[in-house]
Amino acid sequence: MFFMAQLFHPSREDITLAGVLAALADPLRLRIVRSLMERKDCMSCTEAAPCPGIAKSTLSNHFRVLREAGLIHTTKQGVEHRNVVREADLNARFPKLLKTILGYAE
Amino acid sequence: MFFMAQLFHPSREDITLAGVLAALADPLRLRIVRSLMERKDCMSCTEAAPCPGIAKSTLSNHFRVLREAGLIHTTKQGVEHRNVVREADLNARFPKLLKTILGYAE
DNA sequence: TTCAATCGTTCAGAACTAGTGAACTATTGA
DNA sequence: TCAATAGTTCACTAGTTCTGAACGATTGAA
Repeated sequence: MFFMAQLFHPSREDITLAGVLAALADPLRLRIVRSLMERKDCMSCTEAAPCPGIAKSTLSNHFRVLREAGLIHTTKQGVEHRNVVREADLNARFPKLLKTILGYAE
Repeated sequence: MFFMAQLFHPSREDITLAGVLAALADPLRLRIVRSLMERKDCMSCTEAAPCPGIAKSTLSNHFRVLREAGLIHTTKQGVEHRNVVREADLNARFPKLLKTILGYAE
């Protein structure tokens, strides 16, 4: 099989404010981003999952939304996907936005 | 007819981050809020409408979303509804959020 | 090599949400 | 009283989200 599903990541310029806000407007996704920020290193999707009750497919979908909005960068490493928040890109595009939003108490 | 549709406004404590972000995640609503902020005084719904092509019902819906998320306060004045951004409440609940988000170039 | 386990994606259907025209309510002014 | 204006509500359609089931890719062990 020579087809490989590429993980789409928007370029820095293509990150939109509406996209970022919409991605962070979901409490689950906000918690995922928070988890990823708290740990400096990458986290797999299951590690970053906010609570265990969520369906795999739902989780996968949330990570896709975050990825396509430009909030996280995902790379395949073996069997799992490692995720990092695109801090530099986000700060360049929308200075202080991430810090401001994540600054509020959960 | 003695029934009067009350305009629902959440109290300051009931304004949620997810709600605010979701409300501002729509480009149209962001522009409405921007318009309202630029003018110090109240604006009617049609005055604050970002572009003329939008259906009345759609506009009405966007204003309802903004209102129920706690972003704007609406009062009936005669035949029209006057809207103001709830700056004090928003700044108390989520300091700098509004300023940060509205600070980015359109 | 083969087999099972793990991690995540894709698919399809159900439940929910958003945009719109038409009909409606309320206020004002002639 | 009648028409005009400003918004809301309703019903319909179109699109999105959540979920279980099936699938694909990688790894480790027999």
